[in-house]
Order: sequence, then structure tokens, then C-alpha cells
Amino acid sequence: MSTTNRQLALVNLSTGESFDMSEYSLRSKKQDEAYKRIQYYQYDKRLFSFADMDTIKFIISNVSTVHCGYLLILQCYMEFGTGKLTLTRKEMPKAVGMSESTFIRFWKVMQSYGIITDKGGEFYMNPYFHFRQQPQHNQVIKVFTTKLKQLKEVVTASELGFLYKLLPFVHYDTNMICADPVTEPENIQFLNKTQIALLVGMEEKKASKILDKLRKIGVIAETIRQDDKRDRIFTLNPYIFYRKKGRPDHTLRGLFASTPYGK
DNA sequence: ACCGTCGATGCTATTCAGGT
DNA sequence: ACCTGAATAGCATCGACGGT
Repeated sequence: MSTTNRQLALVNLSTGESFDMSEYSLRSKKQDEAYKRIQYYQYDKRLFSFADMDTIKFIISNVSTVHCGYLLILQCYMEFGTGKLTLTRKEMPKAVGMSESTFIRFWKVMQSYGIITDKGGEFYMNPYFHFRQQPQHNQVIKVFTTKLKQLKEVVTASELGFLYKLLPFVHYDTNMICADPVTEPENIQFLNKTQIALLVGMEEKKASKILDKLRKIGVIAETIRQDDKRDRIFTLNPYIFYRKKGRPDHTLRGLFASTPYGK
């Protein structure tokens, strides 16, 4: 069979209208189903958990930046539905990348604030802050766990903690950092470097340094605001943190397409 | 009672970040 | 770039617990 599409046509028998097959492709129902399965499978592979954007502010104001970072890693190991940690107590320090004695100190902090609870030797993430099931409201942000596990190899715990502190301020539509993501769209105020430093309670130079590193490795993107070229705003990589359902739109995809975390 | 395992604790050297 | 103090890792030790 060496027939090319050019020689094929699809004709509507009642109207006589014909479709040039060089413009279309023909797929069997089976192929369609297979395609859907692949799509669904790929969709499902994007493992994520949720952080409650409102309640984690409590953690942010009480827990040190490094501990916030460690928590971000630890919440990647939640069982779907129950929030049970899938690591044994012994495996945890290695998984989050710290020594036993440091882990003990971290662990104490987590338990004292009820972020992680101990139910007869099994450990659960408190769903008030972090959970892996259907959210009850939309003030939540998805954390893609496979991406985060990759990320922890190239950033420090305090840099992860910095990202954690930004999570309550991610805008629903654009994934940009803004002052108040809950407010009406016309009142949204996107934040520049100075404002972000203020937000996380950090010296501007330090925040700037971290933002720069995160930009270089593709975790955030910096965009010039239309009215002022010096005033730049920041977008989180939607393949790591994302609020909307489904996949990021074209604009967001384009922004991160060339980064290691671009899909 | 003894032993072995595991986690907790305290001490010290080292590392890291912040301030100058 | 340097100094200083705080946080952390590494190590030794202690105590709790379970099995024999």
C-alpha cells in the first residue's frame, strides 16, 4: 500500500461535500481510546498533594524557614486519602536529607504544632495544613511531589522554605506572587522583589539572591511589568506548584518551556 | 537478669549566614 | 572579605523496651 492521503477523500453522501484527506487524519476508535488512556495515565503520573493556603500561614509564622523546607519535602510522602506518611520513622531523615539528630529536633517542632501527628507509631500529616485528597475549597495549592523530590537535590532546605512561604500568595489564574490572592481580580496586586522580601520577612538582598537562584534553575520566572521595566514580578513554575485544575495554559507553559522543570 | 536494638540527649567541631 | 554567633552533624552515652 503506497497510497498517499492526497489521493483519499471523505465524501458526505447526502450533501456531496468532500474533505481533502491531506488536511485530515483518520484514526480508528481503538486508537482514540488508546490515546485517551495514555493521556489519562500521563495525567495521573503527575503526583501531587495539597497545601491549604490559609492555614499554612500559621506554620509559616511559627516555624523556621529551614523547617518549612523540610516539611515541604516530607509532605511529598503522603498516602492518598489518609495522609499517612509512607516512610518509616527510620527512613525519614535520609529522605528529607538530614542527620538523625537534626531530624529529631525538626520532628519535635512538627509534633508540637500538630503538623504531624503520631497515631500509635504511624505518622499522619495533619489534613488541616497538608492533605492528599479532594479539597473542600479552592484556597489550596498543588505541590507536585515528583518535581519537588528532584528539586531538593539542587536547592537547600532554606530555599525550599522560602518557596513554602510564598505558597499562600500564589494567584489562581496566573501563578504569580501577589499580595492577596483571594481578592477580586481587578484588585490583585502583584509583588516585586522588595515586596516579596517583606512578605517572607527577609532582607531584600537575601531574598533577591534566592529569587535569582530559583530563576536560574527554572523554579520561578521573572517578568517585566508593562508600565515599568525596572518593576518585575514573579511567577511560580506551574509544574511544581499550581492552583488550577488540569494543565497550565500556553502562556505559562511557554514561560517555563526551556527549564528543567518545564513539563 | 541479661543482652541487643532503637530513640533521645548532650557535648563539641564544623559549617553557614548575617553583619560590618 | 572577614569576623562572629547560631545552627547542624557527628559522636558517645543513656535509658526504655522487648525477647530469651
